[in-house]
Amino acid sequence: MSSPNIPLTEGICERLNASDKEDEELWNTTPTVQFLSIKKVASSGASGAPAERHRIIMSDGVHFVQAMLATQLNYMVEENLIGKNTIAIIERMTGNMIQEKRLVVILGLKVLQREAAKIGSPAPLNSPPGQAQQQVEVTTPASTSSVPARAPAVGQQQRAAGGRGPSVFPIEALSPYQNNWRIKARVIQKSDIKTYANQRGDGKLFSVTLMDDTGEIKATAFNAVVDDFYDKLQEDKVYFVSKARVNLAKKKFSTVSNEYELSLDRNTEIEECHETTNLPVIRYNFVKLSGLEELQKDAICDVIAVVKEVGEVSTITMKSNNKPLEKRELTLVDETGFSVKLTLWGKQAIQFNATDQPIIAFKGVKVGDFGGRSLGALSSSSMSINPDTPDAHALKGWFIDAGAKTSFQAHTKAGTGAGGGIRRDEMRTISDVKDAQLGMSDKTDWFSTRATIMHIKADNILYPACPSESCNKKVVSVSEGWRCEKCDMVYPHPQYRYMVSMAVADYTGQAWFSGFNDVGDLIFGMSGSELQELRERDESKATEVVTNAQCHTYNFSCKASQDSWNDQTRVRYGIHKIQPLDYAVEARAYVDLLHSAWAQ
DNA sequence: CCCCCCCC
Repeated sequence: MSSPNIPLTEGICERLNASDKEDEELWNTTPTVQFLSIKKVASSGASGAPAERHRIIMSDGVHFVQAMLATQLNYMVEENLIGKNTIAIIERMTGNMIQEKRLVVILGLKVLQREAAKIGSPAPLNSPPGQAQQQVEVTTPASTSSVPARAPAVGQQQRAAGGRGPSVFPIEALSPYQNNWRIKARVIQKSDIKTYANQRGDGKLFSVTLMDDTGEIKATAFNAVVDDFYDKLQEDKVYFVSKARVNLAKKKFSTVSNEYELSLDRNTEIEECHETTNLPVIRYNFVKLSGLEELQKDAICDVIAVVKEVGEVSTITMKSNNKPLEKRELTLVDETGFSVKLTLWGKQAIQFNATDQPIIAFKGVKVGDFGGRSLGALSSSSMSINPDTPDAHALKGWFIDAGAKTSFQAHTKAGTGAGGGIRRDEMRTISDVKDAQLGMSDKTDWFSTRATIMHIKADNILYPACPSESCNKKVVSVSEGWRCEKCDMVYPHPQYRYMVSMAVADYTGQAWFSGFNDVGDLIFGMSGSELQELRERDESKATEVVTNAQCHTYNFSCKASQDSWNDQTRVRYGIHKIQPLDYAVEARAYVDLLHSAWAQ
């Protein structure tokens, strides 16, 4: 039992309980607390997919209060990074008054201890005496400081509706069941005006992404409303927005993380916010350039990097409609030593004019796989040049000190090169590989598959190879030792290397794969020379090693190519890379699949 | 009410 010596922040629950929205000093503290429970909260009966929210009871060892986890931290619950009795520093939080109740939202946290013993006997605040001890595990009673995730009470008058009162509504709490709200949000992205023509008629539209400290939401205006608001709404400015319709978002078409989106109509009121404090700041969740290979193709991510090179604008012809489209490629680098190309399209390409290697932060760019890994801006991506943030200054410092002189590594092609993972998006079943006739054309096809080794051809898995660096040619036994034709040398001993032929199967079929030395090293757990030595010393032990390598499942990256032998043409599947399964990664991939647009 | 995000 690890009894923690981490002190919780004394009195923080009492302070939160008594706080008001304007208590900036309080909202800027970073208290250490213990989570007594984390509970999933269903949204209030929406007809569509409910927003998943988590309510956390947090304790300072004496009292507890209730808080909501901002949805961008949901992954911490999903990946089990936090749970009951976790001790954490709340790095960022905010409080809002909704319907006269206080809503504490946790925006950022750092885990100090995932599992700890419960500290003290925390009691609720303002609750009838005598109940304190039992209530820790259950939903906090209504008499405490908190409110449900989605404040209900349609028809109940909202104080915020009129003047510039303290009660600005958090974006996270918007729902169709809410009227009389008013948000204070920054426009982090504004689209061009788009015109369309379809069976339902024609029209025009534009959209913005609005953001506050609790979340983001997309807002769209159509037709006449475009004229009302297109010029008024400007990127990076902050506005009060009210009286827009809240609709269920069509998640398939949106990268904005919200269950809902706004439709701006003729009744919508938008007023620029001229306040100078307490303004929402754009939030990023940066991925290092080295980390891009961990992401799937088509994933949306945020990056911060140095613009090493700016390409010229060029024009491509779209395949779909033969129309021309401008593009510009930026070469981004960061302190991980990786570089990646990012493509801007259309107006974004033409208007880009930053020179002299600025720092650039992108929110919501799409991961591609051209040349290993690439990035593409979407119309919904936002970009900030030389942002005044610690991240940006650190990166600038690094670039001036060392980065400018560094040579950078590009992401190499799928599955190739050092550290390259096996790409999930190209995973195929064995019957699919055969049905698609991979390798049956003149070119080489690449694929990845997850399969189990059913059988290994035990004969000829080893050959005596030239021991000189990266020669690997077969050597022949001569009277003085082992002769390599290529190197024209005779060596006292060969280095034994693997050449393995194996039958693999998945739930759809089976195939023969062949692999070289690195494959043998991995599946047998010893080098070729070690296995050869074992074979000479104890033949049955060596056989056992081979037998034990069977019935294990791996992720394979393979090349399928044609091979002619004895006048017969057949397809050979060469193992390019083999990886033991990481069950956490596999499980997460399935979770992602379930959450993907494909599964909805 | 759009829903494309493109090319090598």
